[in-house]
Amino acid sequence: MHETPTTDEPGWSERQRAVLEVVLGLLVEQGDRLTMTAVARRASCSKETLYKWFGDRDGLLIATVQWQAARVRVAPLDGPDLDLAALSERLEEYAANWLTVISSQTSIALNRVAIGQAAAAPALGAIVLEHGRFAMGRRLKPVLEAGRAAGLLSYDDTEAAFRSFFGLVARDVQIRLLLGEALGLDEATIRRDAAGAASQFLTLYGIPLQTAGQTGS
Amino acid sequence: MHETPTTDEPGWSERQRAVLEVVLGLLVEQGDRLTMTAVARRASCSKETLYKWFGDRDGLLIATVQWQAARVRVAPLDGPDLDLAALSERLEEYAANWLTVISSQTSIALNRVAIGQAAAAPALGAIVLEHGRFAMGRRLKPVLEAGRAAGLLSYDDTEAAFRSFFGLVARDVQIRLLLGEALGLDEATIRRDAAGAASQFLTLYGIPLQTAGQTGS
DNA sequence: GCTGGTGTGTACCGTACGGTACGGTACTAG
DNA sequence: CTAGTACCGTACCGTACGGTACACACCAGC
Repeated sequence: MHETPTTDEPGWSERQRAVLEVVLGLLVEQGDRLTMTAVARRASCSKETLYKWFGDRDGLLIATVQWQAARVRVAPLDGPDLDLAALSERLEEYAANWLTVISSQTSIALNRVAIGQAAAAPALGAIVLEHGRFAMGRRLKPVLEAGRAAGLLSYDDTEAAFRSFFGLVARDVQIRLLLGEALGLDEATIRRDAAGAASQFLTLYGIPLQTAGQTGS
Repeated sequence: MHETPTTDEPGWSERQRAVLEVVLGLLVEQGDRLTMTAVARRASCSKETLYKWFGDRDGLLIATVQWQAARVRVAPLDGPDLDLAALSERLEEYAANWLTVISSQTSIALNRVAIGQAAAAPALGAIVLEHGRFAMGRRLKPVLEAGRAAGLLSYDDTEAAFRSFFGLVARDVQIRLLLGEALGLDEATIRRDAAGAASQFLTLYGIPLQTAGQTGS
């Protein structure tokens, strides 16, 4: 609905990044009810500057989402190790990382605002999807394919295998968090759930030499 | 934030139900940007009547969610059949039913508005959660426990087993739909995905006589 | 000093929307 | 016929918010 010519630019200035940080904090605190006035006040800048930099309110939100997405680069983690233990370890690490991300306050806030506006302004949702679920797929697939190449995994469709992994990891966690349930996910729970998900995934897609592990509680 | 004394009342009049139907339609069309004026206009009633019946805007939304939740009662489906084929069939049916529900326009719209308001007004989210994910758990758990009692399933924690089933069925479908992706789920795809999820669940939690089915693509 | 550019703070405008008030209409009861 | 009730349609009020305009401060470069 606007030019927002600077939105594609990945490099924001120091001051601008500070503003985006403020937006993120406000988003976490108040959801999508943040106002331009509130942003300007807390960031100690003028509304006129906000509009000059980001075009309009949508541009500001999009810039915030993109900037946040750009800085949560997790470790690349794709390597040619072909040990079953190493594969299992990688999967568990990915699972734990993903659970940590989706249970973070910033992820919850960003997903909420993107979903809330998905009907009217799908741009935000597309960006969140791209830097969330699809980015995770792109990062995990090489691991799965390496596992298959090493004879540790057996499947036809990498995408389908990834989606199963996704389901085993996320289960009902994200939807419950987004809907406002306060299920406290501490480090130990995440670690345990991640291990369970990795184990289950190997049960489903691993080559059946001897069964790796049975379902944890 | 309001009394809304009539909200708990499960029985709405014919006219009131027509109004709720209008709200639902507007929610599907416009997301949470529906206005009381728009509701009144399309429902051919006065705003004053809306406020008289439902208290305020939140009351109207809550009434809509509750009314919609109350009428999507799926078949009970809990019976003492203990055949493996019957159990598998039940699981598949549940999975297909669930996928159909979460991919429906009404479910997407309702979840979106509940999530969008979850930060400010958690009531809606709690209701959606209660009549969605938790209702599904209550309906499926007897089936799982019957399967375990019949020696067809093996697990310790029914809740954990259900959450795995939930993950295998839903995977990334719901979050992608909520974020605005238009992944067309036709009847055949749902049926196939449901069968795959049921098969995978049995692989994970079934008694290992002979392996039931391998992962479909 | 002067000038231009960048940014702050604030006043302001237009509008959209939640909520209320009020007049008018149809129907029922007595 | 009158009174009461329930509702429709609409005008209205207050406010919140997106977006703009303007006055002032600071800081170059010259």
